[in-house]
Amino acid sequence: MNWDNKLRQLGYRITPQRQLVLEAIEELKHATPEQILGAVSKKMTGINLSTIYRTLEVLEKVGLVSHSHIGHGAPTYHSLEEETHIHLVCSECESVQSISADIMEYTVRALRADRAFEVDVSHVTFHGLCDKCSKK
Amino acid sequence: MNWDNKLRQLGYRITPQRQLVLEAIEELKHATPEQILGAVSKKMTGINLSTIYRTLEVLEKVGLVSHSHIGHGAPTYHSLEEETHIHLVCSECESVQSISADIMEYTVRALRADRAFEVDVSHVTFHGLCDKCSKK
DNA sequence: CTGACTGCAAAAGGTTTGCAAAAAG
DNA sequence: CTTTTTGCAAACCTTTTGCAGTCAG
Repeated sequence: MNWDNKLRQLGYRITPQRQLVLEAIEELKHATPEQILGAVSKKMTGINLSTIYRTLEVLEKVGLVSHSHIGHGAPTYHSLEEETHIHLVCSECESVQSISADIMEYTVRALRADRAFEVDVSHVTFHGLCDKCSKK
Repeated sequence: MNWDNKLRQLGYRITPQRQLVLEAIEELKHATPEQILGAVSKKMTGINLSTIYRTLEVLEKVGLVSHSHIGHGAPTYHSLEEETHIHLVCSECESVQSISADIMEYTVRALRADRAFEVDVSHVTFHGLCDKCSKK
């Protein structure tokens, strides 16, 4: 299903703001609300940060985007149209890398079997030490 | 090694505030900075929220506590002296459950082998749907 | 038309910082 | 005695909210 129908299906309306936010997320790959505002502002004047927040909430509810907490600060949003991946954040150097969600397969199955818990894999972020920082 | 030596070893000093914050975390199991302030205030008057924050930073640096982002709001801190566990947070009903970190074993090994990335397991939180909410 | 959506401004968290006084080693 | 740590107040950053006007359907 295309993006606008996902919105309509739940009674939401199609607006230029929503379209532009979605495009910005797809273009930026990983973006904070502030960065999205920056990107959207280039194509439309007068858009407000609170609109970004409200839009992200809606887009997340209809399953078009997801967010993860990469740093201590603002969360970053990414499109769900791409292959599901998880984030590896280094606590030392703050670097971020992505890896296929396949690595989570066993864990996901175990949680489903043991607790009937359905993990939202697109939301997963692992913190730890990257290769360079763990050598030290 | 006991808690005070972990601090001294890195050149930090032992203060009543630090001891009380540590005790509060061990007692509360999972607590936000605000909740820790509440607990410590019962035993010592005049303690300030900013002291809690600074103390948590130090305790985390010396490896006595760790935090995870359970909700959208404040992070929750827990002691590292207890058995390592991970958190399962339901996006629907906000419930939180703990489960042994054993479930992560395969993933941890794979990340180590593939990327030389050393996951901080005590920091992991999975979001998703709990058994009750996924039935609906 | 009507209800959903937006911009604006203000409020509400949550966290950090500068500074002088107090306490640890 | 020296250096770290603390309390206090103010600043800061991110997110939420109320409201009136605007726009999508």
